[in-house]
Amino acid sequence: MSSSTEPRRVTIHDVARSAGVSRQTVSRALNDKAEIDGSTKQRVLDAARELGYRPSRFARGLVRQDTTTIGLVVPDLLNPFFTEVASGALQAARARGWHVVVYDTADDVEQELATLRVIGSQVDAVVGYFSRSDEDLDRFTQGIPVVLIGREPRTPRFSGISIDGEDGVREAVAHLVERGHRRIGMLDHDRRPEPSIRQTWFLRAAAEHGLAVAPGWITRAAQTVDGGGAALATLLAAHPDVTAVFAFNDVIAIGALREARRFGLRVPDDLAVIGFDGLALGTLVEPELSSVAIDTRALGTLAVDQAARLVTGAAPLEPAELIVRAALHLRESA
Amino acid sequence: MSSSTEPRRVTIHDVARSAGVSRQTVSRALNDKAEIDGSTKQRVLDAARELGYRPSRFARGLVRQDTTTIGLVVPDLLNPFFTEVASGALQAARARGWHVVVYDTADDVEQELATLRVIGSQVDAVVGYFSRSDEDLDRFTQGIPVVLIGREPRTPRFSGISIDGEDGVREAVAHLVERGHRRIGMLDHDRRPEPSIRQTWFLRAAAEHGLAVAPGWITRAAQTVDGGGAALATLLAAHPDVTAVFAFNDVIAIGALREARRFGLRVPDDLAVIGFDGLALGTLVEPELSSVAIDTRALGTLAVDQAARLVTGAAPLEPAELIVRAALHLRESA
DNA sequence: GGGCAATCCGTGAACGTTCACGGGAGCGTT
DNA sequence: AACGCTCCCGTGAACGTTCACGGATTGCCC
Repeated sequence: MSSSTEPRRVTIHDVARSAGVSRQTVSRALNDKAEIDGSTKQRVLDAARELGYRPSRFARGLVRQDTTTIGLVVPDLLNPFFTEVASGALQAARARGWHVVVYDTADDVEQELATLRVIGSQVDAVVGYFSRSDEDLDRFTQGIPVVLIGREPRTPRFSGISIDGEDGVREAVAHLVERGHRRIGMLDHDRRPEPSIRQTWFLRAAAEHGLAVAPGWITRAAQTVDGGGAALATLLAAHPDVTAVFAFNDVIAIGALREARRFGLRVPDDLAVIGFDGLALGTLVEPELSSVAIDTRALGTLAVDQAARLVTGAAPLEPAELIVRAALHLRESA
Repeated sequence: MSSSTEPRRVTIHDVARSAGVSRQTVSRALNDKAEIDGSTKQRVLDAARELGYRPSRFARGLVRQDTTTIGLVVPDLLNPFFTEVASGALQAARARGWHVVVYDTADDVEQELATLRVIGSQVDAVVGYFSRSDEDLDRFTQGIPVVLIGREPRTPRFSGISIDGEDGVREAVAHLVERGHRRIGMLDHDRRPEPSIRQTWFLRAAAEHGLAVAPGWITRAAQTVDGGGAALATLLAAHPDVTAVFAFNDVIAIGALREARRFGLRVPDDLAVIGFDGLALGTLVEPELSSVAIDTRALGTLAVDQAARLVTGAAPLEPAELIVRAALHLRESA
């Protein structure tokens, strides 16, 4: 009502003046410190409330350097995989009393870039998923610690939490072979032109079993449920004799499951499906999804753990400790 | 190697000295400002990189008050409902260039309390879910704007985004009645001793159709898939003649779906199921879940919108604008 | 009544950055 | 030669809080 110009922030000085004490006494009252009389403390608290005072986190952070904040970058929080990773990261951060500011880049290069531009000046370390090159990341992140998840950094500038699913995929293929499957297709992702490492593991395991995998049996899928369904439709249209599919991840696999149902195929009798990731979501679908499972939340916690070491200057985790291994979780779909 | 005591932060002063310029020139170089020669700019940038300098976000935030940060508090990020809300909140914040600090209280009163204690001094506004009383919230949040989601605040101190599902529930009951159902049970939540507002809507709608709902037809369920399954098992064990159930939310409903399948019941023929929330997850299960759907992401965006108005001092949204309405989304399960 | 804790409170300094302002060097114009 | 303009660059101040220190008052004991 009164001030028509600038609202001007209520500072600790205003509270002090209003309560008839000094800044320091106000600080003491607000931070539950000793060396203050009970009655004056109450008087200060009342004055603070009266004036609507709230301390500036910047001024406070400037003088006492205790609060640390990390940035978590995910391409799509609605994707249950990233949700689980985020959940793990939040838990690990909470255990340290750290704060986590989350950025959802919506799978968009521009938004990722925009995030990178601001994140360097907002947090003490960055953790998450990036599509840009190591050089670009280095350019924008202003030298703060960065931990890449699910990706091997090519420069020592960064740490990375990587996934070793080779044994798990081998288990999966072995299981399918044991059940008599000879024509196994794969639904790979479609993000990058080159085949995924998971496809490499798949082909390697197939070769070990003397299985031929025709190029046409491998289809690319967008990383959504619909994408998985569409990819399976494409695959089956061209190669109806395929009896089993291994999917790049569970989201794609679940799409395949749904598509198979719409096709009138019975899973696992007519078509066996195995996913990757081991999402909790896999137990909700019908039939329950078999999957080469990793501890998704561990991806988040490990990343934060490593970030913590880099921030505090402690000895970083060894490369061998930064690997999350996969194992086959057999359920109904295969 | 060299410093064994305190690492002491590299400041803008160090860079200035190393580059042989003043602080201000360093600041100009780093912030892409004018009034600086190209060669000196490069020299400063090199020096900064050499020394591993990175600006203090606190010092910077202190002097230019541009960055705003809000806190988002959810009970469980792994619950897809809260994931969707969070996703909406992140999007709305990004649209404003705001940062979002996410806190997962793990459905625990102690962790919620711990979050409340620190959040007031970390963010400019708070948005999310809380189980504590308005008085407690007021005590801890230091007078900063707070927007409660899915809950009507009892004091004008807070804003709230509320859900009006009465019409939607009425639609759902009408649909069930039309399909010949006369004995409809409900799986309510078990968080609070009193019946949920959704139960009230349900009973009201049932009464409008002249339907009697025996007290035993209403069972409480933990807000997990397993909880929903267990609740349905309890309900059917006591009242096998119930032919349809309305669930407090989709997560519980999906648990019921799964339990029904294990029971050998066919949905919707033997048992019709209708959930609440309209989660994307509902389209992945078999059969697809019918639900009294709300725009879950709008809950998050609306909350952030309102927080933005409260922070900037703009006119807050009217109570009527803070309501998200529900509508029946019919799919396979009913 | 002097000394001595104990208790409470206030003053300068510091945290690290940006803003507002002023000033010097170089060049061209009158 | 004086003036003005452009292009760079530097200096004090300010942002709002806490820390380290010192001082004042009170009460108690010998």
